[in-house]
Amino acid sequence: MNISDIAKMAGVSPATVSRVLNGNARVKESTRQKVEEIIGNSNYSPNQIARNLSNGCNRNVAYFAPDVENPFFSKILHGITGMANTLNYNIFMIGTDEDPELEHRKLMDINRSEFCGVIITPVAEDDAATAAALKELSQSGLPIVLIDRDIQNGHYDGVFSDDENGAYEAVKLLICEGNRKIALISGPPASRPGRKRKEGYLKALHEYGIPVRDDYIINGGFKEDITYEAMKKLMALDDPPDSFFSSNNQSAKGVLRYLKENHIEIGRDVTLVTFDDIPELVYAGIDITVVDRPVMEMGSEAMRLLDRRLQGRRGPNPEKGIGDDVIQRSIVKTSLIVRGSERIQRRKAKGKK
Amino acid sequence: MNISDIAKMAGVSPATVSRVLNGNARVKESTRQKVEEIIGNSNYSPNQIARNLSNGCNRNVAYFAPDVENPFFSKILHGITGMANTLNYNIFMIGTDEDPELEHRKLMDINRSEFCGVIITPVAEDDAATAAALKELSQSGLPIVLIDRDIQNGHYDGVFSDDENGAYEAVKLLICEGNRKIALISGPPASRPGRKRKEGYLKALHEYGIPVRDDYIINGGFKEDITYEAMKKLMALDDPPDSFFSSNNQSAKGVLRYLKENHIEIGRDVTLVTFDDIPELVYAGIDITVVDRPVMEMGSEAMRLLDRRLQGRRGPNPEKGIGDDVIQRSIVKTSLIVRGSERIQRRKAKGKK
DNA sequence: AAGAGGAATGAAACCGATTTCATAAAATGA
DNA sequence: TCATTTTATGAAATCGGTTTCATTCCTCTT
Repeated sequence: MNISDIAKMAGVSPATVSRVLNGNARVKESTRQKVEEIIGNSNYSPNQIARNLSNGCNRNVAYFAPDVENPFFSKILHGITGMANTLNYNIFMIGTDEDPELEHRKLMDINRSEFCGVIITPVAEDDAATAAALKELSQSGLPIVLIDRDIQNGHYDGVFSDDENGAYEAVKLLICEGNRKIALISGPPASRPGRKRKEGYLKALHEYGIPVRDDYIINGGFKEDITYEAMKKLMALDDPPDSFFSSNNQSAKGVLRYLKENHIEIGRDVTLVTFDDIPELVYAGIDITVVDRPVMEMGSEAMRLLDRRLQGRRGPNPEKGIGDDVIQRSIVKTSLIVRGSERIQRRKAKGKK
Repeated sequence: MNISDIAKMAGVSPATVSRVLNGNARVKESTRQKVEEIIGNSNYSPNQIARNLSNGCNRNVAYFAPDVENPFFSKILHGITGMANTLNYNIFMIGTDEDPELEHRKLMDINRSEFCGVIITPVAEDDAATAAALKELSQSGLPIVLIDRDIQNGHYDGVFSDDENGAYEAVKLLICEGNRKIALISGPPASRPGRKRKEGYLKALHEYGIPVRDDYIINGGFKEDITYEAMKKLMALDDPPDSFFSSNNQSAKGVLRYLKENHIEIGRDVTLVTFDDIPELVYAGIDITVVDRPVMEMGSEAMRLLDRRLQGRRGPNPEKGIGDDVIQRSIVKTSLIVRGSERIQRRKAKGKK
């Protein structure tokens, strides 16, 4: 069942049916009704592939996420698909499993004809292959939108969070609560969030005149297991820290596991604040003070940016689109959810240390 | 840059270029090399849309998930995308937000021309609209693969888990540990997992001659907040239960939150076993005995089933495909991860921690 | 050397839409 | 009423591939 079948049944030409389908052209009211009736009675639906070919465009967006199972990216995905739903895009999901090589390969597979845009959280900020692939896609006319992580020398639209300030506020809170021996479980240095959060940590220390100890700064790689190992090193120091700022949710899990296994108690022995909320812990009765951000919103905003960019491309549409001479960067604000893990409960604790 | 450009540059016809691109046809070695060289030097890549149109097929699969943020579905998604990657399919993600109406609408949007198959965990098993939409898609030739939840009167391929036995083993364990007042936080009755898990619970009680108390069976709807409210009712009974079997991970969160807020301690006051693991709780030092299953595997298996079905469609290919006279149903086994929450620690009660 | 058979290739139809352009029909104006 | 403009519609080109079918070109027999 195709457009000519309908045309025949309605006694008109395919062109006329096409015009009816697309609503815009000028068709006599009586003809329109006849055609619409025929279509209504049939189970015809236009072949989207043929349309895409003819129009030279589509509404398919590829979304690259490094870790499909990380709740952070689930929320992003939720935001993206929600907005895609209202803006009428299709989201194709590509999990890169934190593997730069896989990411690069899948990026090379992206076919301009099949997709109209790419939303990506790159595995690594400094991966030359990925950077080159993105550049090529971009130059061929495919808009790119970054989420959370940046790309070196790439000037793409993107949605980020106010990482530095978020970290700064968190560490400031730790300081204000009297903590001095504050360790930083940092993220990968070659990633925007890793770098910025470290800067926030440093800024807070400087502001309060607390000397920075290099041995208190250790890379947790945004990973649970790496952080777990990092914790071992930290706690083996002659003068170990008693307060921790963890750079993301996975790191926090590593910290928690280490503390748990070594019977170190938050609020009694140490304090902890982390970037990114871990809602499950609340059910577990573990109240961790966290730097939260509107993650789902980051996803929907990315989709919105992409849409604006595409609107701009489809033709100069000053109201809706945006020109290629402007780069869109949205920064979402972080907020501190204070739950008490930043404070040592000296009075209530019976065994003090 | 299209196939005719390449053809011109190589001094051959588009047909020949096409044959080279598709590898299969008989082309003289020297011609093949010439064409391949030209293509290699250009940045040409075939228009996938045009190919799809011409071939009348594509490799796009739509995946419908009711709750994008639920770790269970994240794992499924991970499994699907992983296998899609190796089998060369694109996964188009649709979140239905547990909304039957949205689900139905998006199903109606699925265009036979744009997709070659659907993988879905339907919101409700007994939703007439969704059932009708699936039937229509299926009859129009689109293969459907169900995951975890079933559809009434729909005979589709699917991947499920051994829900009844999983629940049975869990409740049996509770019984063996001496628990007698065992409550069931059930799932929606109109869902296969909800139903089967309840059957497992009943089977265990019957087997051990424990009378079934209707007031101990309450619907948590596979949701955290509903379960939380359900817990209030349960604990308000004259003779409240002291042992809980929760039907899924979200329910377990509801139970945990209630217990936490009311200072009821697992292992001291009550026992708890749940369907589906919640890895985060381990980091929190909460050790819950759970019915686990290879969730990621369920996703990849669904993708595999779909592929086999499509292979069968593309032509009778006895080795790889499967005929339409066979329905494929894969049941993954559950396994009990025993962590101690099923046992009241009478002796050690005060001694430890 | 001629005919047969097979391999290599191109012309053209096709997939199912959209869109331009030309034309027929209707509406308008003088 | 006739010329002019406007509106409605269809024929045909197009998007970028694949595939059938016919043709040409070899190679091999006899």
